[in-house]
Amino acid sequence: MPRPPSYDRETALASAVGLFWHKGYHGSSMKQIERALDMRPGSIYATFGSKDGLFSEALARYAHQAGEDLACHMAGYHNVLDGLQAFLVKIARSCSEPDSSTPARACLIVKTLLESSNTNTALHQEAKALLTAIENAFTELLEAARKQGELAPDTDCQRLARLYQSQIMGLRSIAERELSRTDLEQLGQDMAAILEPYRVRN
Amino acid sequence: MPRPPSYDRETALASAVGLFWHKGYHGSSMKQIERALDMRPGSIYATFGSKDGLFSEALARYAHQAGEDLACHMAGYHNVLDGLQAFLVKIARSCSEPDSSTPARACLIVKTLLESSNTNTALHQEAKALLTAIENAFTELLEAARKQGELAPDTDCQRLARLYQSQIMGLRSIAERELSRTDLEQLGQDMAAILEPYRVRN
DNA sequence: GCTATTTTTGAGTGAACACTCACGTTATGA
DNA sequence: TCATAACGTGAGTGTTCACTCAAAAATAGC
Repeated sequence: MPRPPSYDRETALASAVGLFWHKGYHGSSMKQIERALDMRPGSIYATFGSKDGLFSEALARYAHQAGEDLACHMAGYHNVLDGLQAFLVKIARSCSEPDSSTPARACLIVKTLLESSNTNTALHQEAKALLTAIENAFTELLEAARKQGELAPDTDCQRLARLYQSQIMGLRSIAERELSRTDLEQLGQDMAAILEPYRVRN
Repeated sequence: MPRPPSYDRETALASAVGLFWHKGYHGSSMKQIERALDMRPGSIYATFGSKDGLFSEALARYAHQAGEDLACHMAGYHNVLDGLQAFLVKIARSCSEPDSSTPARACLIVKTLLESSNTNTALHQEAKALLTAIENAFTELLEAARKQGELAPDTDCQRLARLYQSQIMGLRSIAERELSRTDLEQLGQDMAAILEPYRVRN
């Protein structure tokens, strides 16, 4: 007997990711959110509780998508280090010019981390946790690489994972300077080269 | 015959840098600014024109200070690459725990760059310009290193400067994850090691 | 002390903020 | 077909936002 919802939660969340990624947390007003989700305030609050709640779910969705993108990319590589190097170059290319599916060059989680520190503890903690999870994903990949003999047996994989993650953070942040496609791609290659000394040659 | 101003513009700007660095642009309300500068709204607007104007001047002051810090640090090193490597480790140490003189781990210019993209064009352009100037400072340092024989004659110094700048951006951004002092210092060392392959050994 | 000039003050401005809720709408089970 | 229960709506809530301006206060030359 109940009336079924006319809005698809996932579709709405995808739109929210797009807006928040483009404009950031403070830069996205409820008016803009209403327009982006094509929902009236009552429906938004009934579905997501608050602007913070919506942002939180959008951020989680974004991170989940990022994890899937990484897994999907790495599936195409038998050699882990090759895959990680190519991933940096791919990121450099993808954030050369933002489009509708990539509304900003910088990472939404990093934008949130910097914007929420000392102003919104809950959001800051969430961003921290998501980045830790991503670091762990990199650590696992690198440990697999170590087991496959791509890395020296005594390699500190978590430490290397942090170095790798900070490369992505730096790459996508500096991309907001709107460097040329060439400059950004060269930077991606230079970052990929950082992994080279860690590689075990045979 | 005129009444002299009772507020020191430089002192006020220094306080503004502190607040904006800590809380960001959107995170700092005029009420908080009034408290931080110990000035009433009328005086603030008479002196700086607008919140944007104040932020703009604070950002410029921050960048100027950063430039002086870099010059001061490099003065202690005859070898440029040694100095740049030590600078990364010094940054890693300084942003382990923020204090009153360092109210945030991440760089204010980067925070501004990410926060203002697609919301405040003027601020975004200013942040971009300041980062470009810093990149140029690094480029000049590296060109000096090349002339001194520390780098290969065919080294693309601007390209290396961008790699170096993105290291600092990544280091100070990932520091907002509140990693341990040890982890952050190790990361600083790993980033310093990135310069090693570029060094000409003799 | 008086005047001229500038600065400081803070209550007050309209606009934008996140958010609410009474009511109209819609689909389903009986 | 009607009753029911969830859903959608948008004008309206109080609050906070950046900002203004008329009046008070304060100095320096005369």
